[in-house]
Amino acid sequence: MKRKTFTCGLDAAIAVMGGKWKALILWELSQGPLRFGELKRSVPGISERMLILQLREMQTTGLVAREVYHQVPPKVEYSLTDFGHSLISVLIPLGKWGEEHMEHIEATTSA
Amino acid sequence: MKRKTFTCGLDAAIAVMGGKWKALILWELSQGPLRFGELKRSVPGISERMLILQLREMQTTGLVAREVYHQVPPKVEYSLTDFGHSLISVLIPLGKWGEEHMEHIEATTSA
DNA sequence: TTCAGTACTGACATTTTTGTTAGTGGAGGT
DNA sequence: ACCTCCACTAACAAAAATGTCAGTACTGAA
Repeated sequence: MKRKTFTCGLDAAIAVMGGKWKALILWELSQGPLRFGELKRSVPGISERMLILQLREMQTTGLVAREVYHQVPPKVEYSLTDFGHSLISVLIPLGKWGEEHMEHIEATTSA
Repeated sequence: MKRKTFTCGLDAAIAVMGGKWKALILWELSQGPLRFGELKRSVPGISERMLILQLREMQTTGLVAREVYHQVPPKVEYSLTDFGHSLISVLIPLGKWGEEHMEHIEATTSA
């Protein structure tokens, strides 16, 4: 996440959705808006810190929208923007590919 | 690259093609087989070490095949396997998405 | 009155990834 | 004789990503 110029579109796409958590978060949000705590529970293993960092980055790239409801148990809802939806639509085939080959991938990636 | 279980297909796919270089290498190889030195020149900025590390990982996951020609300037050719081609076919839409939004991505990803 | 839940933030530590530099050994060019 | 290319490898260093833990201010429930 430190370049300004990309050598190809894949490069740019990965800059936006690469890393350990972003795709997972996008995936959850593609099912509908979620508040912070819900999102945390639906992405198993993520820490609050990581979740916020990733959400912040995705806000600045415009993939995710954040809406605050001024209530007294505070409520903040995250959702995909149109831009986010456009990304998810091309990520779905990749996700299917991963599912189809998951056994093989589990067996061959690292120890 | 240190898990055995994935929460979804995207997760698995990213385990296989995530990181700074793999997608770029896959992209180059999708145009046809290349030898080590050619690959190095066509992926600008990659170091020899990184190139080999990534190639090795992609060999063990079965995306890339390595063929050695026992000649006297040694010649080693890398190519995509069928598995690799199946991955590239779902990565192409992602690459197109990245191209279409590249300006926006360049403008919004980090300093 | 203590505890859980709300959505975070900051300091710090560790892990993972990436990069740098130097070196292998043989052959061909100048 | 010297340099380059070939495809690597090893030791080490730096940078980036991720994780851990504590704490914020408020409210309602036990």
